[in-house]
Amino acid sequence: MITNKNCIIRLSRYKNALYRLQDLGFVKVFSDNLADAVGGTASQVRKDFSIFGISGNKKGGYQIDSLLEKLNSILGKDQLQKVIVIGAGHIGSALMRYRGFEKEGIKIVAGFDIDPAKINRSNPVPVYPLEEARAFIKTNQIRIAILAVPDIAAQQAVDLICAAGIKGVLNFAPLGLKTPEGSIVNNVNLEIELENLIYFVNVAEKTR
Amino acid sequence: MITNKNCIIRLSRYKNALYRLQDLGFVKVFSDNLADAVGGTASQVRKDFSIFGISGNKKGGYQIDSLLEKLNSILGKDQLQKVIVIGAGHIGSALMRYRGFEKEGIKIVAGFDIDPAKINRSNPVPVYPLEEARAFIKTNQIRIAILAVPDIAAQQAVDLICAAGIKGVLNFAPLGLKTPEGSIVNNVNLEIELENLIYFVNVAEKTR
DNA sequence: TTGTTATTGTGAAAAATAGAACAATATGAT
DNA sequence: ATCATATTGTTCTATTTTTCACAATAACAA
Repeated sequence: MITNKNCIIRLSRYKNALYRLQDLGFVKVFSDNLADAVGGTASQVRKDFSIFGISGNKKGGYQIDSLLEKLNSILGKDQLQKVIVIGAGHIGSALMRYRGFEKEGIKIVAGFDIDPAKINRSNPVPVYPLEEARAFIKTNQIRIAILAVPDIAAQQAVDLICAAGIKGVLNFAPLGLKTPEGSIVNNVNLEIELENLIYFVNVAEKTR
Repeated sequence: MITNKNCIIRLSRYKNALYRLQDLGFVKVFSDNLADAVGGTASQVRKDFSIFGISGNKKGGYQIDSLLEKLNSILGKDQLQKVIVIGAGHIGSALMRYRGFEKEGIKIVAGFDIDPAKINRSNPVPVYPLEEARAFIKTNQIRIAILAVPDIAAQQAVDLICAAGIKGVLNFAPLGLKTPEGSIVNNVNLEIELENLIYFVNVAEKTR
């Protein structure tokens, strides 16, 4: 079983690069093309594919369309993924307005907030009171949630949604969350990403 | 020289956890407290510290305040970091309004967009035409930029800002960017993060 | 048909990262 | 003052991840 997050992220990158190549009219691709496109090595591309039993043609590379089919299937993109957003502040509402998810087969179906002023049941993506989240998750069998609430509210919110059936949380709150066995958290922390960038920029500057 | 991104990210997490502990009134901390707080192991905490020459007291743990000083210094948080945002769409403007960076010593000083309708020189974070970016970066010696433009515009925008002196880019566009030697890109790709989450949720579901 | 070449697929080697183990030692108890 | 204990710092070990290297082979040319 594959537990290597970076490997799966690379699969997503390959997939995205393949769509761009396809748009440019390409029909087949070689491992070194993909390596260039995502910034890796050709043997890593082949190794990644080999892990998932994806094979190409000796001297012929890979057919882009069938490769995309396989990657999409691995990545669960053969069915629409319904996602909810907890927290309708700046980040949460930007995410609800963001159109980029649609073309990836990801649909934000609702938002939830504790603040009555944020509720709006007739938005393109409706925003409901947080206390309705539990029922919504169960009724619609939602498995994935984006958490965009202030840090002080984050653990409580996660407890609530995981108890209701959420299995995966994309966490924007800047702190680690405890989840019950069987639920997964991926953290997106912009402050930390920036700090990281600053660190490596500083290091590069010093060692130059 | 440290090239381990995960290690630096852990330092940021330790730092954040330490502030929370400090707020709760704690004065000292042990490696296993920090491990719990960020979800790692105690020996990794100590190993991380040892890499940077941070030492505590046998049986006494670490003084939170001096530990924070050291981490903040390593992470470059002893000076205000000025950052610009390229692209004033949904994500870009949410970032400009986002208050969370301030308490981290990160200040978004300006935004830039190619669309005249987005320009607003009197915003709290002013938005200027993209063609003014070059001069702004040079004049204000900006080193870090957040890139939040449509993918089709991303490579061109990066070329522009790197030529003007940007050394680190936090890239929200969903594709890999080529940068000149000496500049660094960190990618934040929400679609990929969600895909990743979906993959691991699916795997967990299948193997259960 | 035969030979040449380009490219895959994979096993083995290397490098990077994480974890376990434990000696050293500061602290507090008696 | 001595002992017992808790915790660090670090070395050694294990695991994970990446890279290398090359045999296998499909495509193409002569």
